[in-house]
Amino acid sequence: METQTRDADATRARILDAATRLFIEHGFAAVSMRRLAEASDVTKSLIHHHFGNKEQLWEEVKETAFQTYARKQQEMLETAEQSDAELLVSSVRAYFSFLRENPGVVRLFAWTHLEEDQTCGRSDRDLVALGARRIREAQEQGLLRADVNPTHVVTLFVNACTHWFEARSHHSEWEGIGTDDEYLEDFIRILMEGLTPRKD
Amino acid sequence: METQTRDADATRARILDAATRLFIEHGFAAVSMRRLAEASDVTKSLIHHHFGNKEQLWEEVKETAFQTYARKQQEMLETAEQSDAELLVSSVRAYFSFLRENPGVVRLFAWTHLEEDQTCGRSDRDLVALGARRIREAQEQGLLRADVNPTHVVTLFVNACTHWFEARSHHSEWEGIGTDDEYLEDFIRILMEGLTPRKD
DNA sequence: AATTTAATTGACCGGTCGGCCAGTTAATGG
DNA sequence: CCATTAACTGGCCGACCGGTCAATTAAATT
Repeated sequence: METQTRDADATRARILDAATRLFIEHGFAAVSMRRLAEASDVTKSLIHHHFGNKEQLWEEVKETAFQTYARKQQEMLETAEQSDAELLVSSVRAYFSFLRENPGVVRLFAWTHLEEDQTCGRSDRDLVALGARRIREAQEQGLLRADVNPTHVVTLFVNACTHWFEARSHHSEWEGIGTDDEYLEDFIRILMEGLTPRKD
Repeated sequence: METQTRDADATRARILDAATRLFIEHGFAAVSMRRLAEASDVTKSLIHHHFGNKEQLWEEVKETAFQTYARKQQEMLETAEQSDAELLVSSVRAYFSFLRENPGVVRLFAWTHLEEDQTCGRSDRDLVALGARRIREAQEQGLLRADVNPTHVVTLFVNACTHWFEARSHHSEWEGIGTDDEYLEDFIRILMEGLTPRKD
């Protein structure tokens, strides 16, 4: 069991790891099976043995990555319980931090969006629905303004966070642009002020 | 001059058009010179004659596309003059409409972001700076809250619009998601309510 | 009309692509 | 201990890759 010369699961995992890394970095079309074989230290034939063909490997890379993503997000959301304005703020912060620490996730979503792959949308469908439900609860309690679609609130904060990291190299050329944290705080300020009911 | 059998400029433009279309659709790596030649109805050698190599053609595609993008945006902004809250709203609407009618622009930005190309950031640098200046003016007049970075306001509305179209296939799987216009109106509602100074 | 210039072609190059297949080798279990 | 199974290898295939080059052809210049 110790000095095992063959371990199918480990080999499979090694290939999947290398494939995930390379596909996320360079995209599906720009990575060859030979490069994949070299990076995972196996022969090209062995990749075909374990995964079929290049497309199937790519699908499995996406599937497992999205699964991991959804699981982590689920864990984050489960800890929170209350459904007030503070929950929304902490959710935004948590999501923003998650993307900052997992830049590969941002790129993977970007690649799949460009190939119009809809499977990724189903990965966080339930998360979004849950978030929207929490917002609706807060709306019904009068804690958040009720004239906006809760799902759009979730979408807005996903868009504001995701595209910040996706277009970082783009924004960095803009004058007056601030740090990650400064942008996040400004966004939260606008979002929460925009969602809090007015007294006047 | 009429029945000209050779027209270098026209040929060049035909190649550039086909390349723009195919690169935007499939990405740089997934498009071959042979496919490009077929799509623009010329020989592969002729593309090399006019553009050098594949990378240079890609660079020229991006350059001209971003130039067109910047020019159109500039035109839109020049018509507007006042610098109050309404200008911000109409700018958001205009930008949103522009992206809806030019889905290729969204994809082109996405491709270039994935290859960490920073040249695209310089294409709208001046536009963003101008928008930020207008917002700052409105802040100084007390028309918009002054405790947020004007550049971040521009960034936020770019992010909110761009990523809406970029991740359309993703969002469409979410329950409760609305139409383009419904999302836009909700975003404007939150943004403007979040930016308007409070009296209470 | 002769000459020069440049747009355009087709054949060809070495290299790489994804995939396949016939073996070899190591674990399994009867 | 031997048969079966499956992990794993190396070599090969036809197709396609980006790029080059000499030749052809049409326009521009003289």
